[in-house]
This record gives sequence, structure tokens and C-alpha cells, in this order.
Amino acid sequence: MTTARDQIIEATCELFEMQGYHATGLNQIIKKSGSPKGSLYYYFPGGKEELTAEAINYTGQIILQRIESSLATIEDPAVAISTFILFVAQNVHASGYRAGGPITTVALETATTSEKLSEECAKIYQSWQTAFTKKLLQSNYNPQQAESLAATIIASLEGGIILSRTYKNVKPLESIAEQMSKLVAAYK
Amino acid sequence: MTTARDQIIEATCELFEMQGYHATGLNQIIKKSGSPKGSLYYYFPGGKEELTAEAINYTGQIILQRIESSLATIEDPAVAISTFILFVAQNVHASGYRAGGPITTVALETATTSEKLSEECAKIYQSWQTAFTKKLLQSNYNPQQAESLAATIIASLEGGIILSRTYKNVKPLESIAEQMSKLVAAYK
DNA sequence: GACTTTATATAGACCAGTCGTTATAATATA
DNA sequence: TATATTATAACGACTGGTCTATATAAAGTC
Repeated sequence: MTTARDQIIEATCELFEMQGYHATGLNQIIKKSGSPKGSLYYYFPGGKEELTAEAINYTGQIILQRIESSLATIEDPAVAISTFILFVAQNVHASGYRAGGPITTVALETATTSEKLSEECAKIYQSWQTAFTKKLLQSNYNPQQAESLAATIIASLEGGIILSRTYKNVKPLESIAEQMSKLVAAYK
Repeated sequence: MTTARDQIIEATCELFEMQGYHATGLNQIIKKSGSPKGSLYYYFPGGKEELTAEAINYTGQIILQRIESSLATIEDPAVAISTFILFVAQNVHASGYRAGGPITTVALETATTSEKLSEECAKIYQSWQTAFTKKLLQSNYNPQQAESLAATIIASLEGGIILSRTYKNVKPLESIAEQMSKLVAAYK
């Protein structure tokens, strides 16, 4: 029964997604999680860096599962990818444009500071990219094209979340869903 | 003669681009700029928020000019856009993957905190997007398509910078250059 | 079963340092 | 002398991190 530990991780994820890494203090995390600071350092002796690594891997896995299950339900890759992007758009809208891209802020804020966290972020992005690549390979896309398309999808998705959050409307993500669908459909 | 003011703004821009908003302290800014703290609050009585607004507008304008002049030199929009993305890739690489996307971090970190800064970021992104839209309109693209393509280009560029910085290689940005070129060439 | 020992986990005071901000004094410039 | 700018000192609030004390519970011993 590791509820306290899990609650700390989940609180961290939510706060990172909305506020970013540096804006989120340990005091805020323990307050939200309901656990005292002693528990935080008991479960994460490596401090904020270790907690962050656990937190981004936790959300990273959840999102990977969403990608995989979403891509599995629709056979046509162009439609499947477009559907997933619109699904993300819905979530961003539902949060009042305050959430989305949970590891993007960590990736950017720790890029020059923590080699370890930067590598963790790279692994997570890579796992997402691989999920899209596999979907395209199943439809007999050229391997190089599949990889290139997958990178473009992840990048435009991340960038689209930033644009939609900043504009406070889902138009960018809707445009991206449309364009990525066309791109995937056209170049097999 | 506003050298002190300008130096503070330029130092702020450089630090934001590498470290992000919250990781950059005013003490670090004044140390890098060589000006004392008194000068900072003399020129920017609104404190960090006002300084940030000035700084992101400053870089935002510079990048807008780069986009415009770059797009003006090559007539074919597909080639022009691909060339610009590869130009960005070069810069990201040249910085040792420590710089790129100067206002992205501010957009993400202040999205839920400061309405003012969020709006400033939106205006800047909008100005970049408009530059690409205009280029496409000049080549007689459908206005709606032009807008949608421009949003996709900006988003994939921002996302591509994040991916390339995290992976520490330019492959994502190169893929995006290739895919955006194909996308623009295919759908007029 | 009763008692002791050991590990697990909670709880929060406390540290040095930094944050953004304010206030005030000194100094240039006109 | 008046104004514009520089230069510091200090402020309260907060940061991530350390520390000790305490509760809880499992395991070992008689």
C-alpha cells in the first residue's frame, strides 16, 4: 500500500502540467498531496530531481498507453492520428487551456540544468514516437518515412498544445489534425 | 542613449532562452547585464513582469524579421519554408542544444500565472503565423488552407525545437523541414 | 500470549540561501 | 540647483534540503 507515495507523484504531475517545473515548490506538492515533507524525502531521497524523474515517467507511460490504445482502435493511420490529435485538443480545452504537454515544461526547463532529467524526457518522447512509427510500419510505410512522419507528428502535437494554450482556442490543434492526416495519407 | 536598459533586455532574452522564466532570477540578469538592481527597477518599475514583456517582444520582433527576410529571398514557398526550418536547426545545433524557442518557455511558464504575458506571447506567435500565411497567399493558396498550414508550420517548428534540444540532435527539425515542404508543395 | 527489537512511515521545526521588491543614499548630468 | 541614474542595503516570503522526534506495525524472542 503505497498511497502516500503515489499521491505525491500524482500531485507533482498535476502541478508540473499546469505551472511547470520551477514554479512548483516542494511545499506546494506536499500540501496538495496531504503528506508531510518527511514522507517526501523518505520516498524520494534524491529530492526534487528524483521525484521529477518518477513523475514524468508516470505521466509519460499513461500518455503512451493512450496513444497506443487510440491508434489500435482505428485501422487507417491517417484517420487514427487525426482522431488522437483531436482527442488531445478536447482535453486541452476541457482544462480551460491550463493543462497539456505535461513533460514539455520539464523538458525545456531542465534541458540545460539536469542531464538526467533531460535524458528521461528524451526516452519518453522516443517511446511516443516509436508508437506512431509502428502504426505506420503496420500499414507498410517506408521505414525512413515512417520515422520522419512520426517525429513530425510528435513535434506538431507538442507545439500545437503550446499554441492552443497560448491562444486559448483549439484552432491550432484542429489545423494540425487536418494537416497531419493529409500528410500521412499522401506519402506512403 | 539607453544602453543600460538595452543591455538588461538583451541579458534577459539570452537567459530566458537557455534557462526559462522562473529559473532566471533578477540578480542573475543584473549580474550579466552589468547594471545594478536600482537601474532595473528604474527602467522597469513594473518589475519582472514588465521586463519580461519587453524582452519577449524584443526577441519576438527579431525573429519576425528573420522569418520575413528569409521567406522573401526564395520565391517557392515550399523551398522557402524548408530552408527557414533548416536555418533554425543550424542555430539550435550551434548553441550546443542549449538555445532555441526563446518565448516558448515564457509562454508555457506564465500561461496560468500572468494573463498579460500570455497575451503578449499570443500576439508574437500570431505575428509569426501571419508572416507564413502571407507568403502562402502570395502564391495563391486558399486563404483557409494558408492559415491552417501556417499554424502547422509554427507548431511543428516550436515542437521540433523542443525535440531537437531534448534529443540533442537536429533530426527532428530536419524531418519537419522535409515534411512541411512536402505538405506545402502538395496542397495549394 | 507478552515483551522486545527493528523497520516503516509520519510529522514538522529548522537551515542557509535566493526570490522579487522596496527604500534610501550617492552620484552623475543638465 | 534640479533631474536622471546608479548603487546598495534591507525586507518578508519563499526555496530545496536536513534534521530529530514520534507514531505505527511487523518480526523475533521468551
